Amino acid sequence: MTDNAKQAGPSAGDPIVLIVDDDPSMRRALTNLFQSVGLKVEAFSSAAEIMEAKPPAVPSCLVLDIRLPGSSGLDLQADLAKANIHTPIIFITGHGDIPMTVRAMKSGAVDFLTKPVRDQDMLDAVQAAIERDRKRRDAEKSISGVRSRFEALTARERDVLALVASGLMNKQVAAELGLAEITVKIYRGQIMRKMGAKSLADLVRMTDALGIPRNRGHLQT
Amino acid sequence: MTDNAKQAGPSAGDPIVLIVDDDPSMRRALTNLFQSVGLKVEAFSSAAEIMEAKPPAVPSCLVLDIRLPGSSGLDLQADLAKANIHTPIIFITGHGDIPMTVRAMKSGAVDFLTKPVRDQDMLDAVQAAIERDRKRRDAEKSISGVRSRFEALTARERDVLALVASGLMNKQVAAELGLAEITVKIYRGQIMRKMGAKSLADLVRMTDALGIPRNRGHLQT
DNA sequence: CTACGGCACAAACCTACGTATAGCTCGCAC
DNA sequence: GTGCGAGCTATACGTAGGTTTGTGCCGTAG
Repeated sequence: MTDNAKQAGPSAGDPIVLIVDDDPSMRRALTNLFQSVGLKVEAFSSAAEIMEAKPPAVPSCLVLDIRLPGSSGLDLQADLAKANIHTPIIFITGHGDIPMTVRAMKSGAVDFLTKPVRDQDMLDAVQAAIERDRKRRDAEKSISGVRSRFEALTARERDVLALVASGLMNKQVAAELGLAEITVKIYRGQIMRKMGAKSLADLVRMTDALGIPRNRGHLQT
Repeated sequence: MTDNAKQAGPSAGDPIVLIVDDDPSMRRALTNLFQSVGLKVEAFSSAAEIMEAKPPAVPSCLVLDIRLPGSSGLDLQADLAKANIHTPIIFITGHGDIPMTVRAMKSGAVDFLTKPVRDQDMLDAVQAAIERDRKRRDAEKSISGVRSRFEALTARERDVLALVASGLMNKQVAAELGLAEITVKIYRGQIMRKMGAKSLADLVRMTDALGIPRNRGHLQT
């Protein structure tokens, strides 16, 4: 442990709260609230503004007024989803209705708070949202290495991988692909090395995490 | 195909909609609506009433007025969750508010409709809910067989299974458990037979589906 | 043209896996 | 006590998995 920066100020790995609200006093109030519990904050006044900013690289969440100049909060939510940005969203609203709430929640919002928002409710929601994002990022990171190694495989190696991970024996893989068994063995060894799998069990779990389809070997009832 | 009952009336495998509403006219209207599209229906007038009925064995969903005599719809939702009944729930409400909606959706409700409910909205929601329940049941069924076979393993077989599925070689499993390698081999064979696994890949997927913890062999970044 | 990488195969060799047959102890139910 | 199943091991044998070394073809980038 050479690292003793434990109670230090904001640094690179800290979570951040992104606020989007067109009301300056609201932005200020929320900013103060989050900073009072040691959270980093970045505030925007419109949907367009935040779409131009680069997605945060740390656990984060969005606090979003549902009524925004130009596009609504729901539109922004949809745009972010389309852009493959999955930062958890907390909506706040002064005059929202139930269909709007349902739509937001169905689209994955973590919470939907009504004005006036109680500070503690907001902090709880942000806490839960950031925790969710942290988990999502952890999961994402743990397969990104696997994915990049998979991309480095040649076409033939991928063919072999799919069948091996399906549970076929080398000779069966060979028959399926019209190869000699020895060739499959050699590819198989290369796959294990390139993927960094220390066992077949590893390899199977990697392929499942990558969503590679199986040709055989289903779980039967 | 000895089965030609294709366009016949309601039978055992058909989905069913469960209605809970204290208003008889509402029950009647919903019942008619669902029956008009060929869905089976069962109506209840209170939460207590449906809790006494046995959970349906076919894909189903609940249509629930949020305001019920005695306990509210949200309480019923919580009670069902506690009883490990995961039938999807669609709420209807005449005078719900947003916090109530959020709570219901966070607890897993599929939809939350406001009166007056448009027929098409209700049918769409029920359709989606039943589809979700069907998928959940399919997934449940596909692992229930695996689980019961796992229960049939002896204690030692389970020990071996955990380590084998972690990717350890027979000799390593043996060392870990203080056994001879040959013993592990024999257990391993018995495990494959008892679990109905045709390959190690099968076995690995079964253990993952069962949530059996791994002792070694993590995916590295 | 040459070098390189992907693809494919072979012989030889070693390790790991898996089964059959057989035998042992222990605890428990009848 | 007898029988039974779980647990454990051994010898022996056959199959599957995996590496090394070496060969050759093909297409393409330099």
